[in-house]
Order: sequence, then structure tokens, then C-alpha cells
Amino acid sequence: MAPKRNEQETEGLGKKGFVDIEEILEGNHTGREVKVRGWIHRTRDIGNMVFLNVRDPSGVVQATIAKDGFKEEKFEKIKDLLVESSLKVKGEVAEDERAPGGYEIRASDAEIVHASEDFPIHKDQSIEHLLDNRHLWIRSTEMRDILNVRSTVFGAIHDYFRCEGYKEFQSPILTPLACEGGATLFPVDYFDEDVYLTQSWQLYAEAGIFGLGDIYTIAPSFRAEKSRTPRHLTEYWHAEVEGLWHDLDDIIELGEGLVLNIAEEVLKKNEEELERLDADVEYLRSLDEPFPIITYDEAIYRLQDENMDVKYGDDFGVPEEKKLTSLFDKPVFVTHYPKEIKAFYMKRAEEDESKVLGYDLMVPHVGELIGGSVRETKVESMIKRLEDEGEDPSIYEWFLDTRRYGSVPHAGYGLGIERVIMWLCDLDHIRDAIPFPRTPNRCRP
RNA sequence: GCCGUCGUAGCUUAAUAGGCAGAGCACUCGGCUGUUAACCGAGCGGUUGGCGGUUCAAAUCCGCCCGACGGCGCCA
Repeated sequence: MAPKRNEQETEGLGKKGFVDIEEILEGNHTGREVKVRGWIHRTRDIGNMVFLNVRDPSGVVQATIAKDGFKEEKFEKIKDLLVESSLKVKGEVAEDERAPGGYEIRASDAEIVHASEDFPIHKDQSIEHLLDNRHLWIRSTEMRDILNVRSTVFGAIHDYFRCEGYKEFQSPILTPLACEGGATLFPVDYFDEDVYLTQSWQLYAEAGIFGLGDIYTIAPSFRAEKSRTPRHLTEYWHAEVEGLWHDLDDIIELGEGLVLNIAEEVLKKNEEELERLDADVEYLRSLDEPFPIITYDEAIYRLQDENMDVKYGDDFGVPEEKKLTSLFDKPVFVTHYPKEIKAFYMKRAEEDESKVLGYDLMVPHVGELIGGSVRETKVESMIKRLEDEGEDPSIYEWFLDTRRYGSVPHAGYGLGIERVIMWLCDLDHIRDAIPFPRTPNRCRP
């Protein structure tokens, strides 16, 4: 027999009937008795009165604890609580301009859930200290705001693709093969066999479309590159899509649609967070279709016009990306790169065999947000590209089968989710777009 | 991988030209009936990242190592 659920409030302030602090700050409980539960954000003790700023996931409100309203022993215990102690407070809500936020709870009762030890994070902290204490720092308003936006972004990606008729498809994280030549992989000891953490869902997705049709995923990708920049993580979240019968125009439209949908959802749900983070809300609001599209050749000419030292065949570095994105007031698609600087699986343009049918979507401060392409469908061309890059085609046998049994035109792209969050929130560093960042120099906590 | 900056108390930092390592915050104790990162008084807290060298004397100068941060390259 299943144990009976205990609905009775057996101790202290119980487990039911608590309100979100946000509601108090919106004036919804003024004059009424409420219960809240959360953590002490700050405390000020002036003798016969203690002010506690109580935080819950929705906000911070001041609670006043008057000495004559409590038993001596309890008052002393509350008085001694340190920052981040958890507690429940009961009392009447009053509108009072002396209180931060305009409302306060005049406590009639309080239950200490846990008296915190001395919290390691106070004011004046170095980046290093905050990263060492990341598990505690994610309690901060700043991190909470970013992670709220992040949650909206993930939801918006799922919503967008599902609304457009794409199905969710998973590839393995452990994989025997590389994906993009040059990118380095994290090796894993798989019972004495060498396998790697995946860099991309794509190759498996190209097998998946034959059954499911249009598919997408949100999954972690791993890059073992010692990239010391504000835009790189070794473990990041990748939104990828692969569309059957899709061509370059289709994935441009699909990329634009996704980015606009994400921005729209975040503006709808997290405007307060964006304001607190000092993001450029006006810029985000101004975005609409279509995004400008230029070819690689045009990009080179434009950069040369701006006196940048680039020549045909160069890939764009940070200064080039910065200049290029500054020439447009919206994200910009750059298409038709020379095949030499792009991956083996990209299809050549029919009108110019030296170019590939692919694009990068670039935005200011962050650089590349999306990389997409039409995929090569001929098995011979693909083997040749692999050999040219010094890869052993035999490792790719199963993948090459996707070009042997009813090969079809298809295309897809990958979007770096932390880069999108960085762009939306105007973050200086990508590490703050993820709760526990992994970078070449840090894999802890 | 390359270039640069930095490492002093739990945290943030000061220390003239190589000459007694000092403060703020936090914490502990005491005071205070409306605080706003409260305030006032006292206390606790240091192998100056590590190893070696120069010197009568090193946080400070030199060498090596470790760690962090910033920029470039590579990429999403």
C-alpha cells in the first residue's frame, strides 16, 4: 500500500500558501497577511529592529523584524542570521516608501530553515573568485537574469522548429569520427577503443532525414581547441537543423526566421531582464526581415573599400568581422565562400565550382552566429574532398552510404546558442551565457 | 599555439627609490527603534602563488615553474 501523502502542516510555517515575492512588489497583497520563503539577500540590524531583504526566484522584498513582536530567543537567532540563510517569513504586507521596492513585510512570525555559514561572495569580487564560486554566483541577480533569457531562448528554438514542422532527432554524443576537418576532438577511452565527444549532430542528421524528413536538435557540442577568446567555449549548446530538399534560400530563410523568433520571444518574456543587463533593447526591437545577404566576393570588395588589408581567399578574422557587421544595422548573411576555407561536406555552386553553397550569419561583437550549407550529394566528390584534406575516407564509410542509396539534395545549419545569448544580452564574455562554463583553462566547478 | 598584464588576510587592495607588510569589506564581541551595500567602538585574521638566486636587507630585482585575466589565431 502506498504511503499516505501528508497534507498536514506539521511544523513552523508549513509548506503551503506561500506567495511569490514578485506579486508583493506588484502590489497584489498589500494590507494582507502573506507567507514567503527564500534566502537572506542582505541584513541590517539596528538594535531593536532587524531589516532582512528576502530573495526568492522572483524578486527581493524587505521584511522587518521588530524586537517586541518576537520572543527574545527567536529575535536573537534571526538577528544573528548571515547572508544566504534560508527562511520562511509570515506577516502583513505594507506599502512603505522607506522600503526598497516600495513594499515590505511586517513579520509576525519567521522560521529559520537553515542558518548559512559565512557566504564566500560579498561585494568587490574578481572574475577569478566568481568563477571559482560559480555554483554560488548563479544565485546573483545578474546570472539569474541571463539564465532566464537562456531558458526563453531554448524554448523559442524548440517552438520555432516544431511550428515549422521539424521533428526532434538525437545523434550520439560519443562518436568514432570527426566532423569538420581541422577542428580538434576530445578523445574518450571507450573500452580501449578511441572515440570522441561529438562536435556536431550533422553527420548523423544527414542519415536521419531519410526516415524522418526535416529534423532539428538542441545538443551539446565539444571542441578541444585552446581558443582563448570571449566567444569560445569547449562545451557549448548547438541548435542544428537538417532539411530535406532544402536549398541555400531555404536555409537562409530558416536561419533568419529562427533568429527573429528567438529575439521576439525574449523581448516578450524577458524585457525586464534585458533592461537590467543593459542590453540594447531598441536594436533588438528594430530587427525584422529581410536580413541583408552578400556574397563572399562582395564582402571582400566592401572590406577593401574600407581600407581593410584582405585579399581573395582569406577567411575573415576578428577585425574583418567587426568591420563587416558594422556596415549593416541587422545581422548579415555572407554566402558563397571559396571551397578551400570551408568544410568537405559543402556542395559547390553550379555557376562557380570554386565556391560553396554555404553561409555564415554574422552579428556585431559576437561574430558568427550561424554556419550553414547545402550538402554535397555525390559520393565521389565527397571522397575526393576528404582525401584532399588528408582524411581517411574509410572511417566515413557509413556516412558515405547516405550518398549511395537514393542520395537527395538537402541542407542545414548550426547555431551557437551561447553566442545568441551573448548577442541578445550584450555580454562581454560567452562564459556568462552558460551556468557552468567550460573553457580551455577551466573545467570546474 | 603566440603576445601582453597580473598574483599581498576569506574577499577587494596599499606599501616613495630594495628598508618595521597597512587598510576597507566579511566574520566575532559590544552599542543603537526605520535601515537602504546602515552606522559607531573593539577584536580575530599574513610562509606577500611556488622553488631557487642577488643583497646586510626582497611583496619589490633576476631565473624557472604554476595559476588567472586580456588580445590574436582557429571556430559556432
